[in-house]
Parts: sequence; C-alpha cells; structure tokens
Amino acid sequence: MHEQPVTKSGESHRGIHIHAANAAVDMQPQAIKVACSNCNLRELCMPLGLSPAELEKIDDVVASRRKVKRGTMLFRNGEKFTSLYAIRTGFFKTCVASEDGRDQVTGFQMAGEIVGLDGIVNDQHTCDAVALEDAEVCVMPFERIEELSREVNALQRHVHKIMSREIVRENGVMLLLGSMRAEERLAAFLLNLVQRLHARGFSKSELVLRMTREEIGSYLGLKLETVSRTFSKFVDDGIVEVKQRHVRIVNTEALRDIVNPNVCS
Amino acid sequence: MHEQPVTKSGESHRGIHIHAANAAVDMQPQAIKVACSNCNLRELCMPLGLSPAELEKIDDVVASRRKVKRGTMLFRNGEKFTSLYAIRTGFFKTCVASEDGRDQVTGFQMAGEIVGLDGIVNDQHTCDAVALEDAEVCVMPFERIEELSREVNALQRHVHKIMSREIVRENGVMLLLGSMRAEERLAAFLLNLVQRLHARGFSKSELVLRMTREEIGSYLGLKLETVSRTFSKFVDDGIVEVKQRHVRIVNTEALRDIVNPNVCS
DNA sequence: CGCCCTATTTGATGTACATCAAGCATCTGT
DNA sequence: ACAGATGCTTGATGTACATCAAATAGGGCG
Repeated sequence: MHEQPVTKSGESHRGIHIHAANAAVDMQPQAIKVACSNCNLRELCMPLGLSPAELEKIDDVVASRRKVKRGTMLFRNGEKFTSLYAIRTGFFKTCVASEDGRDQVTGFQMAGEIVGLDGIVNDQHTCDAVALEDAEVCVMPFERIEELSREVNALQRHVHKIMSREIVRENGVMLLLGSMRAEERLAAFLLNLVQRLHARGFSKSELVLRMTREEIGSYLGLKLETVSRTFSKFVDDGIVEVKQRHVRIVNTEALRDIVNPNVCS
Repeated sequence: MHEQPVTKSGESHRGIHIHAANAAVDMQPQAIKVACSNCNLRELCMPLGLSPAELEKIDDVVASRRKVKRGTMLFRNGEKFTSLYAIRTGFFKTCVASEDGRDQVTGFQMAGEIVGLDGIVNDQHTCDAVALEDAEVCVMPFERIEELSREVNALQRHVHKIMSREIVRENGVMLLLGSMRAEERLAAFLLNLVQRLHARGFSKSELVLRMTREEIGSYLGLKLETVSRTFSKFVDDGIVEVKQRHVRIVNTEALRDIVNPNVCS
C-alpha cells in the first residue's frame, strides 16, 4: 500500500507524524492502550489546552478501535447510529444515494477527521462511509461523548465546532456545485486536498489521490471524462503534473487564479 | 403584507397555529414575556417532553427578541458570532459569497427553524442571513445554550440534532446540485417547501413563494430564466398552477415522479 | 510473469442549460 | 393613482459539459 510518501516536510515541522510514536511516553502495558492522551493525532480531533485531569477523562470517549479494509464500509445508509468515528489512518469517502440509483460523494475524509455526524438527527445513518484504503478508526460512542461534554466544557465546545465546521464546509461545496465551472471546481478540490494534507505534515505541492476520477467527478458534480480532460488541460497549461494518481502542483498561484477568476483584471 | 394565507388546514389539525395564542395560559404581565414555555412554536425549535422545571430553565435561553425588516440582514459574513436565532415569524435566506462576487443561496428558513450555526466554528459568521419578509427572531446567546445544555440533557441532545439535521439537509442539496436536472431540482424544491409549510399547519398543495426566481435559481444552481421556463413547463404539463409567486400544486404525485425518475419502468 | 479487470485518456457528437435580448406585469413609494 | 424600478416570461442563439465510443495503461492475483 503506498503511503502518502511525498516529502514529509522535515523533522522540524510541528505537524503530525503518523508513523513516529513518541518514545518518551511509551510505557503502556502489552497491548497499545487506546488513549487520546497518547495519540499523535490528538490535536486534530480533540480540543487543545486540556488540564491533565480533563485529558484523562477524555480518554474514555474512545471505546475501541476498528480496522476497516479498503472498499468496505464503516457504516451505511439506514444503519443504526451509535458512535462517531475519528479516523486514525486511511482515507474515506462518504456518499448519499437518491432512491433511484444515483449517488453523490459528499466528502473525503482523512486522518484526524470525524465521520458519522449525519446519524445523530434520526438515530440512523443517512450516508455510507467507505474506506478508500485500509483504515483504522477510533470508535466514540455518542452517548459517552454527550456525557463527557457535560463535564468537560472544552469537549462540549469542540463537538459544536466540529459540527459547525462540517456545515460551513458543505456551504462551500454548495457554492462550488452551484456556481463554478469544471476547471474552477477541480482547482478548488486540489487546493483543498493539498492544504489538508499539508496540515498533516505532507508536502504543499505533491499528493496522491486516493480516489478514482469517477469519485472525484461525483464529488464535484462532473463526469469522470470531464475530470480527466480538465486534468489534461491543467497539464497542458503547465499548472500541474499528473502521473496516474500522483499529482504535483507546479503553479499553486495559477490554481488560485482559476478558482477566483477576477483577481486583477 | 400577504400572510401565507392559503387554507390553513382546519382547526382539527394539531400543527402550529401561529396567530392563535392559547387563552388559557394568558396570564403574563403587561408586556408579553419572552418565554419558550409560552411559545406556540416551541415544539418546532425546542425539545419535547421537558419537565416543568426544565421548561422553566429553558426560558432563559432566549435573551431577547429582534425584529428584522424585509431586505435587511440578521447577521452577515465576517460578523462576530454570539447567538443562534430561532425564527418566530417571517422568512429568511442564507447565502455565501466567493471572493469574486458570485454568491450562492445555501438555504431558506421559516418559522421554528434555527439560523446561525455556521458561526460557531470560527466565532464569526461565514454567511449572510437576509429577511425575505418582515421577521422576528428569538436571540439565543450561544454561551447560554452551552451552559444550559450541560444541565438539561434534552437540550443538549436537541442542539446536536439540529446541527446534524442541517448537515443532512446540506447532503441532500449536494445530491440535488451534483446530480439532478433542472426539472428534478425545481420539483424537489417545491415538494420540500410545501412539506415544511404543511408541518406548520398550512396547505399541502398551495404556497406563496417568498423569494424571487433569481434566488430560487441561486439555491438550485440554475439561472432565473431556467427556473421560469421550468415553472412554465410544469404549468403546461398540468402539474402546477402558477400566478406570480402563488403556486398551487395540482399533481403532487407527478412532482414526486419527476424527482425520482424510475419508479416503474 | 502474464492475464484480466478496472481505471484512464482522448475523440466525435449531442444536449441541457446559459446567455443575450426584448417586452410585459407587478410592486413600491410618493 | 402614477411613474419608475424590479421581477417575470419567452424567444433566439451559444457553449460547457454529457454521452457514446474506442484505445491504452496499470495493477492485482493466480
């Protein structure tokens, strides 16, 4: 399985280093304890600035971990909702389907992000979460989250922010789907992906797509052929280099200009 | 100002009756007290099944009321976030804008619905909320909501559900924008509106649009001319009657078939 | 290692919707 | 009630993207 291999931006970067466990804290019993307080993704999926006492409490949100094989579902539409899931490793897509077969990818999620929020309102999931590569998630029973967030204000606030962030993200996607042209959509998509990867310690300019052209198209409201053609156009214009799913962004500024067409004119 | 006048569905309906105050409880002091426990919209914006003690607490979420004149903003992009707002009367749109001028209507909100959730994540609003007719809202300082929802479990759960509902709604809009054709979009839009109005005691088949064709188009990712033409087509097909902003749905089943094109074929 | 399956690319053609344009209806405010 | 502004409809034309089709390239698995 290819890691996101491209130039992790050096040891000095304070981002998350997914492989390196912090040896100094390595004093768990035999099996690795499920503990946020130990987790190198903590600053992505948990609130910052907790007291030691709060940190200890927080460990209880995670009931267990679960591995999800590539191509299988973490949860599916109609399934009873019990938990939110924090992604530890791997990459997911979420998608909804209309009653007739059409489906729509509603998002792509990577390490440190939370999936399952859709299930809260009716106690059952309304979308599928599919692993696009072998993955592992932290299972956080929602009842426990609610219980703990009554006691730990920072957790309460954090949960609210996560849900609000998702709402704002979807607002952005609506803007994209409702008013942008194909090139703008793909440019926005690439910039968003690389920005999120960069926040996790990966390169600012290189990325490996974990999804097919068809899945990108579904997310962006385009057909796979249009996605492919648009990639080709970007390559012709010298904006990116594409080799299968490896993408190297040569000219980030140009991508930004495509998303925002009237900067200086 | 035209009310949503069309046939409120009779006295027997247990929906919300916006005009009729419950005389039996009419023992407030001079000015009408701001009190959810008295509010005939309570079952729309507050949790059900509260104990009397909880009900009293809940009254404190609403700090005040605010009137919003038609065409003015309840809050705007960039403004500091302090409160959520429960709509008492009137009708709103929310819209986001890209850096270059384009904007996108992200939703239409009516009595009993909550706006402002977008502001939580970064302590500032990321969209505009515009009154499409003279309106009044309950101002609910978010700090107070958080405080109270630590004490009243039902409120905590309710806040979570409201946010989750918004996420699920936006998932649906993404499906619409990403994969439906113009007729399907407009049909889905009409059905959704009339269903929400019906839940508030209005007709199942008649409605008054509070927004322009252009605003409908922005929401649906279409141009106003396309919205207009699609209305005309529905009229030609005998599915609806349209007189300006008055719409009468003649054949609900046909609209459903349009949204879901392969029922029996 | 080689085969099959799936993903991707590219070309030719079709179409749904956008754009441009004109005329009409309606609402608003004085 | 009137005038101007705004919203709506309808037609003619253009275009971005979809659809159909075929060839190529990888990648997984026996």
